[in-house]
Amino acid sequence: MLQVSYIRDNREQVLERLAVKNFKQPELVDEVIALDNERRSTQTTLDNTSAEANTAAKQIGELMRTGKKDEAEGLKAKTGAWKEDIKKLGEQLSAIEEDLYQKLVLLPNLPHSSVPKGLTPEENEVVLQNGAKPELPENALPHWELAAKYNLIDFELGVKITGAGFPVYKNKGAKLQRALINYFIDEAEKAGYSEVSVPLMVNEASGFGTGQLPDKEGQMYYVTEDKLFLIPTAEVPITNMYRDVILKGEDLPMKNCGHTPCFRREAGSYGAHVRGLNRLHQFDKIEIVQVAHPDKSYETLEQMSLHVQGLLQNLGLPYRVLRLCGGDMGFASALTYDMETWSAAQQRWLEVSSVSNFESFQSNRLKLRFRNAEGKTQLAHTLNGSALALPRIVATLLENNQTERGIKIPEVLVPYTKFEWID
RNA sequence: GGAGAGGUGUCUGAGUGGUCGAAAGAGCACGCCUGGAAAGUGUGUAUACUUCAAAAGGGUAUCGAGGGUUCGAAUCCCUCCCUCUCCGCCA
Repeated sequence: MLQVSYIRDNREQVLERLAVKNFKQPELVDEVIALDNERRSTQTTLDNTSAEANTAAKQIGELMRTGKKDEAEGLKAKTGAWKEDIKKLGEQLSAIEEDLYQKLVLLPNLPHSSVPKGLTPEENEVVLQNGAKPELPENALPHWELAAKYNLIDFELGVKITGAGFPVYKNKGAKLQRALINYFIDEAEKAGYSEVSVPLMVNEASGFGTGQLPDKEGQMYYVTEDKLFLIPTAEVPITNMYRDVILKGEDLPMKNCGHTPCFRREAGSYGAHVRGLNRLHQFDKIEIVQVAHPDKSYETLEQMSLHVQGLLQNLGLPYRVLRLCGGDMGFASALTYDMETWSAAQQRWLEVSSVSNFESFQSNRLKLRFRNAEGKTQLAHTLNGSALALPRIVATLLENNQTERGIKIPEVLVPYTKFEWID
């Protein structure tokens, strides 16, 4: 959520930035400013009326104590009008605030100045590409066939137990999962992230804090009985640890990592792009989250991007880094890098990580602040990224590393898998 | 799930209708004291909105959340949330 005071003071710039995101309702900006003016004048009137009423109430108390009952009664009679005004003004103020809020939450975050204009994923900017695309033999198989051949993943069994998009990992497939999780967590800890293990269900306030609510209800599984959402990403519980928190300036940056399953309804997905591990309702992911000083957050974003790239390099996966264009960015993000690995057997890039700086868009909702050098509270910046999501990593590892003999496990993973080959 | 107790500032904790944004203590910050430290001592120490060119200052709201009673609510009433204790159930 954008800060109203910022919109008020930077109207032109806000409009110009929103255009980069191809925002369709620029008129909302002026509506927000108008409502904010109304809000402030209403509040001033309400405050002044309340002040009068408070003064009178104190006087009545004083008069009662000194035995001047008649005067007290006289004053009491006057308070009726104030009371009515206060009630009316309070209701007006709430209505205006509600209206303002409803419009404010429709405004996406402003994109960073480096964000390219554009509407579609094709217009994302390729920042860099690293690692050679492997040459696979003629008879190379996509990962879903490899998974069947080596008895690693049973998609049918998952359908029986739950439904499509809930695979069962078996044997070395299950062990590979666990190895990747441990490897990613260890690497994150080496980079200074402290591990947390968090709830997989969150309440409404948390969904709101990170921006999944209101709006994206449809993408989360919901437990009606207890009004809880299954997390679509660990970003939600981890970032919400800092909801309603005022950090000390010297505490920044806060760095956390965590492994969780992620649950996504993925309503409307279909076809070859959801084949195998490409798109699942439940998958495992290691998330890295930072709460950073506003002056340092872009430096932090680069560090996080390099961390993710390091993982991909160590795993020997060819990858590229995209700077998302305005039209392809998330609602809450100011700048997003997507990392994609090259799936040789599918001949396509698969997104395996997304690293974003939300600036103060999330922290404004979260009321996540820190005390700055002047001792004043200031909104912190939040960032997060996948490091990494497992299924597509598994998919590319299986596909890119297939040989006559079997699937070669990358060296860095062998201490975790305790085997070198899937055969 | 049932019964009871309770939720007050960074923490402990007082406050059962007015003088309470809130005693006292601890912690923390700054100063004094000291050769240095401890002890002692003094001062300060919530958040948001708003007013003001800014600072200073002022106003309003907030004692788990929301509503109500009242001229006036931390205090009384209602609803919800949470914590603790006991019972029940259970990895």
